Amino acid sequence: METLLSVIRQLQAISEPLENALRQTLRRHELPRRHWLLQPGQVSERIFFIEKGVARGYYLKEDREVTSWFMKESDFIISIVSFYSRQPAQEYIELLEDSVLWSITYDQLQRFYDAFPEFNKVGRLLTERYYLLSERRAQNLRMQSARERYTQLLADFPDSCRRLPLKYIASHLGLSPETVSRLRANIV
Amino acid sequence: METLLSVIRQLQAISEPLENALRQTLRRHELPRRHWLLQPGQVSERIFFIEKGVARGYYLKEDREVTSWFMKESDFIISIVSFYSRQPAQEYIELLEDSVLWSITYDQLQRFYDAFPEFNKVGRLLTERYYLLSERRAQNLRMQSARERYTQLLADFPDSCRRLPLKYIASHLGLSPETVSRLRANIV
DNA sequence: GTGAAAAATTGACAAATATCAAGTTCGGTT
DNA sequence: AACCGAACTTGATATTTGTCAATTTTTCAC
Repeated sequence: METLLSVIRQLQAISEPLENALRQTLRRHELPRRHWLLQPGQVSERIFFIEKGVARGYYLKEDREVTSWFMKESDFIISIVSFYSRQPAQEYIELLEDSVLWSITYDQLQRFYDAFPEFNKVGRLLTERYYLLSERRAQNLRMQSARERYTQLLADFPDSCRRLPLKYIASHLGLSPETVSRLRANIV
Repeated sequence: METLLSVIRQLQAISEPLENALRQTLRRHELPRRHWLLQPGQVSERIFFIEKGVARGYYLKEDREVTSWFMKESDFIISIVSFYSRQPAQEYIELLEDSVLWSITYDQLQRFYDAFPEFNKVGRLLTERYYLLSERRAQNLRMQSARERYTQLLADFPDSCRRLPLKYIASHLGLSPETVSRLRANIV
């Protein structure tokens, strides 16, 4: 909880009434590895904050899993499309480790936006931040070699990258598992 | 102007006062090919709507141009990072054809959000839409072969793709110009 | 229009990466 | 602790894509 509040405070000062409302509304989750926060067909109801753990978003393409992103401690987890559009998701969101999360529902979030106008700034800044991350991932795919992409991911996930299953890393980097294995062997 | 208003109306009904305010505020631009809407170091002041024309966003990496996106008629042009963060841009935005654009400044947009609360929905939906497009581009880079990526771009730009300079297409797809030239020759 | 410069094409070859197949290691369950 | 299946590694080979160079085509300024 305190971690989440401090992340929000870095974006926008939190008034006391807002802080109280947040403390009353946020729900804490302890969930095991392999738990799905979202599966295709479900409408994403909650946005999650990761206090502890790692998650990935992925979808199936021709029977293969393709990992769109990883998120780690102090990141937010959201299916942008489903959560905002209120439509059924096409993707999976899966916990890769036993995790502690905090969440708020879509309806609760809208009420926060109405009741605490300054909170809109938080929402907008976070959307922009994740939009930027998405753009950066795309640019990396465009311009960097396999080795550079792998090194970049190591930099983004210094502690947890080694724990991420290799085949998920591979599909995220747009590479075969064999190639990632060889990169890993050459870097050590 | 009417094209822009109809695009907005598809997202959210426009009240008469809002429509009047938009008509008074929006500025029309007729700009030549090769005009830069934004260059590194500048803070992006305006968001543009393309009534006629095509634009691209690109940046330099080790002396090479890398095209992040193309936008065409009925799209919006914005440097997400610079416009929202009010920080100097690192990218270029360039018109690829003689164009007709409509624009509004950052400050004007904020005043619209304040004065016409329903307009926030338009802003949020557009941000989400472009976020989605960005994600889709990234996924295409991850999962599709060179040929599939090229075919996808042809589908996204059915009329204008043939007019886009090949070397820009190549850097956007993460390919060499020679490869795109060969793909083009094989598809016809 | 004409010529110079830029862009696109084509071919030959090199490098990067994928695929397939065979082992090995690892993790989780009993 | 031992087993089973999944995950990972490694090697051999095939395919894709990049690089370099030469040529043709297009573009644009004069």
